Amino acid sequence: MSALPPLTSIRAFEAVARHLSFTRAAEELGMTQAAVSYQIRILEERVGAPLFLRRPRQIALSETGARLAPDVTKAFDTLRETFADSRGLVDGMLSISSVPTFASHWLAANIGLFQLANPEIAVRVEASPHLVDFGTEEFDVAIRATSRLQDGLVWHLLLKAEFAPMLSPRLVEQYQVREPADLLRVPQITPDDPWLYAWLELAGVSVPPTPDRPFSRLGAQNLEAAAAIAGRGLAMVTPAFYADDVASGRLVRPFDITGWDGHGYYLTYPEARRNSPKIKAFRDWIVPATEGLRSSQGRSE
Amino acid sequence: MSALPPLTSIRAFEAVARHLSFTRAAEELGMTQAAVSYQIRILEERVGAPLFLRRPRQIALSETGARLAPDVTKAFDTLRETFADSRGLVDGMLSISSVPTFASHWLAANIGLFQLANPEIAVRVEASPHLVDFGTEEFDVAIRATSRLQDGLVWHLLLKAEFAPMLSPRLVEQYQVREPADLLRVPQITPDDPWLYAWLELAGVSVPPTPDRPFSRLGAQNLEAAAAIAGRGLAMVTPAFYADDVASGRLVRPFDITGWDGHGYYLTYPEARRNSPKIKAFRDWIVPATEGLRSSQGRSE
DNA sequence: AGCATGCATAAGGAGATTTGATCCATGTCT
DNA sequence: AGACATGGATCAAATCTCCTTATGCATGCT
Repeated sequence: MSALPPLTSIRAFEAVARHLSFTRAAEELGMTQAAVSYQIRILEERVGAPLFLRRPRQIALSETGARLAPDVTKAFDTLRETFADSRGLVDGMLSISSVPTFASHWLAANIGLFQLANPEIAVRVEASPHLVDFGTEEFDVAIRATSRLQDGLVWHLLLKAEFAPMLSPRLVEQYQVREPADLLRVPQITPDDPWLYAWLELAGVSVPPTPDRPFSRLGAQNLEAAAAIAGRGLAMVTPAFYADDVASGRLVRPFDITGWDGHGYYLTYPEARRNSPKIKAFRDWIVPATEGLRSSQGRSE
Repeated sequence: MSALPPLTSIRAFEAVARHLSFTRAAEELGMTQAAVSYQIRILEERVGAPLFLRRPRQIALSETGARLAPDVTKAFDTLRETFADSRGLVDGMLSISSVPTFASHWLAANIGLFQLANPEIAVRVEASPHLVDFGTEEFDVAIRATSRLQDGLVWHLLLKAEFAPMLSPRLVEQYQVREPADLLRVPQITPDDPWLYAWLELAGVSVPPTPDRPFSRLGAQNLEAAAAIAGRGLAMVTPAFYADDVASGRLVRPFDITGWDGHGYYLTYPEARRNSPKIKAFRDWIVPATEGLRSSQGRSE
């Protein structure tokens, strides 16, 4: 592998060869004529022969220079084109990894607005409970449900992972749900759901001591909610995601009381990429767009 | 003209992409792994996306990296090939500009030995009295007759531009040339030749005051000598160049006295190119090869 | 478990690169 | 012709990139 001459000097040569002028090359490269002169001298010493013939008011390529120039320009054209394209590739595709709950209950319905506002950005959403590692996987941003904000990443709270009991209208009727304590009579979709006990306590209902096992349904409320709609029991879910179902009557939220255990749905991405245009565009769209979710603490109407 | 990312970082990327290893790329580039890591980081920030996926014991190209790598490698291959070839082009052809006298009387006869010793170097000799300007014309070295050693160039004395009277055997006979003063009776090829008067003075002959006009036959003794051989008169020439003619009897050098006015035949080339292999080779050949010309001060036998 | 491999990071410094001022030669304009 | 404009070369000084050393961290192998 033969060592190349200093690349800076090659770039200078390429520009000078195209312009046949040190001064104009310097302008293009954003440096002074003196610097170009220096770089050409470096390269001439490395190559071992003059690259230009210094004529009074102009320069000409020497035999050696003429031999080198076309190929060098070709190489630089390739590089310029390649990196120009990369900008399109990089800026033109936004890759989002989202927890399934958020993906299906909010993103799917709203992402169209982002695409409308940013038609030049293609969007790829991957819904997975898996916590992406930006170093290992190729995602630009992620939407995660968590309470621990990892260092090195930027975090924007989109929505608190609040929870409230919900069930089908039929069950409300069947079990005569009038006050929080009544819920204990309703079959639970997830038995011994810690969220339920936490919520009951908040509602002033004394509950049997719970196993207090680690637990999180964050990002996987879909099945829970689907079962509740089907009338199979009581589900603890995040109200904001089911405003539609409540509005349409498929689901009933019998009490305005809302529990919260500190978890939240966050938009996150590597600090280093904070200024990437597409990430900026997405952040500047989704944070205001979820504003409503954050402020409506009580029942969504 | 879109500005390219730092070329150093592109080169690092190219090497890493080929090796799929920071460490091995660093070895190839002759730097440390830390430096490569730094360069890749730079480029990733510029491109706006990771170029490699950091997996436990190895790295993989990201989508972006994979898109860039082939073209970047192509560009660098072009550059490597181009500059590798240039070495051949540059080192393989030695361009000599020589004053005609030296070219025809010494170089023509001896350059074959140089080519024998350096078969990989093609030689082009241009005989011209014109003093080349290395900045404007494409010559590697020049052989000039001068007394003023210009700055910025390296000068090697090959031969002092001495002079002595010579004439054909017939004229020696005809004019009864026995001692220096006798030469005044012989027709001069160049009338009032300053070299003749200088030489006569040196030989102890008082001469009429000379016009003392600027004069130099340096590098154009050919015609002078040819006329002398043809018997048309007395010529002042550099003995070293006509040893053959004297030996063969075509020309007679009647006196051992040698004049010198400070001029010399020099090999010269730009200081900056002092280390060019072919120039080095030529210098290392011609300086010893002309050793004999310099040391034999008197008549050549 | 302990070691080897491979990349990331921080601080510091050496060196390359750039600049700014100036010089020089030549062509052009009045 | 003389003054000016153009284009490159040169030098010293300031700058800033780039590299190295040292170290940390995660992972896979023995």
